[in-house]
Amino acid sequence: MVEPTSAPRTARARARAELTREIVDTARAHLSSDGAAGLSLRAVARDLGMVSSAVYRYFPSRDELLTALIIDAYNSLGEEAERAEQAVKRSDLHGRWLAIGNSTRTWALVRPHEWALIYGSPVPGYQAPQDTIVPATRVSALLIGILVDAHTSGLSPAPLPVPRVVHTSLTPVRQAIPVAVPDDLIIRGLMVWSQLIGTISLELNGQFHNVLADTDAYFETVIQRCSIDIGIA
Amino acid sequence: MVEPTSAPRTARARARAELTREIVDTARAHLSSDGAAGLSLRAVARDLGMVSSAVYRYFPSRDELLTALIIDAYNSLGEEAERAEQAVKRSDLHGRWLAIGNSTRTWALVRPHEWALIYGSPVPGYQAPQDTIVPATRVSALLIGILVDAHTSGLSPAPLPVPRVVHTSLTPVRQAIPVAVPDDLIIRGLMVWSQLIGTISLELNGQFHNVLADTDAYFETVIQRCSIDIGIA
DNA sequence: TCGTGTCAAGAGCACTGCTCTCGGTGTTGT
DNA sequence: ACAACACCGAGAGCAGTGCTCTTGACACGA
Repeated sequence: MVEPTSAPRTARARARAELTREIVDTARAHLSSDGAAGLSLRAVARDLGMVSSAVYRYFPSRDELLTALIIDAYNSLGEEAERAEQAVKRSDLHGRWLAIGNSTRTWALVRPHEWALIYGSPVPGYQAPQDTIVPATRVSALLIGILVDAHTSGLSPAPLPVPRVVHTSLTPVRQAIPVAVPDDLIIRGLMVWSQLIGTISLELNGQFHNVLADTDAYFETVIQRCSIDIGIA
Repeated sequence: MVEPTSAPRTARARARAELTREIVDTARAHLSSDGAAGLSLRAVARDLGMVSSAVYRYFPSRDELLTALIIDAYNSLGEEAERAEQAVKRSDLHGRWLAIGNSTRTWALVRPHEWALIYGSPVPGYQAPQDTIVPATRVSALLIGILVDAHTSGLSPAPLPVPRVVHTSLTPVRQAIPVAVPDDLIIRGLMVWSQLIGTISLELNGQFHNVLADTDAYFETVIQRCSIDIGIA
């Protein structure tokens, strides 16, 4: 999809790379205002002063353009969370988790449509290609880092028993964790991650209407309690 | 939207009610197979052997038809959860919660597109009308019932402190709770509810790929641990 | 300089939501 | 019983969509 971009030599290649960028940029602008369903390839072409069929020279289909936007969104969120988390002292596990949670929510509130693109219901008939799975793990990788540090520091909470079937079910995610970590801590991490994504999605989807008056305060409490759950309060 | 349906007198009214039902039914069938974005008013009309403009006699716009489907979905899920919950002994709070969680997930797995319609990212430009808010609360009402019973039975866990801002933020949801319940318990209920919706959504959106091998087992553990959180384990 | 490959443009297909008009028909008040 | 009214289905039409194909122009490398 996206080439390593080894300094485009020819003028043609240079123009191509530039135009590809412009298409993605204006597509993202349209996405931000109208949402994924309203993203029209023709409208993007119109904004760029070219004809719709010309866009197909750069993206073979609308889904491919959407894929580029999905990867962009994952990377944008990942960078934001990484930046916030790295600004906190490494030993402050609690602060690192708060940084992840708050930066993720802030990112989502600013770009609700891009959030919906990556954590919302998938577009029907759209199958996420392999290119997306690496950028998709950047935020969870930060959380895993905290869990590992918590475990090696001996901060982990008293582990609850984990059934055998669940233990074997954790095989895939265990490959993403560098060191051996108790099943219970992985479960807690997954639940905290679900809590984070779920709470943000519910807020964005308006499910807290007539429920919460101040979602800022509620979210703050939620991530505080999440840090208790993973033993880094 | 939907009239009280006081036994349609005239043949025309009878035919209208019947056709309205047929339109919603085939629309739901299309929704189940193609998703909300693929729901075409013309295709529905074609299936019913009528012309597209005729459908507009019954639903003034595609969004109105979607609203009918949303209300239907909320009610369908609500009935399912209520049925499962009422099959459990009232004193078995743990079992009642498990019934809610499991029936909700089962419902969602069978009807992923209808789940996306109510708990997924909202369709851009679509504003949920008032008619949807009552059916939308049926599942949460069950959870509130359990929380109230747990509180009056003195089963509640040791409450964590709740900041003053969060207390005032809970004003709207407190109106949906018949008796006075500690802030802490409300927070726990909201978090458990978010955990439930979030976990199901993540599973449906394929976010557990390369993470969990057996989502059944994981979900079972999640709702078990949720019941610990609200003190009914 | 000359072939090759790339490009933008345009026409066109099949589809969508939605509007409007036109007859036909059921319902209802007189 | 009859006329006035309200409703209904059909059809044409508008503006928009994703996508395909062809055409002619341009740039690139040999």
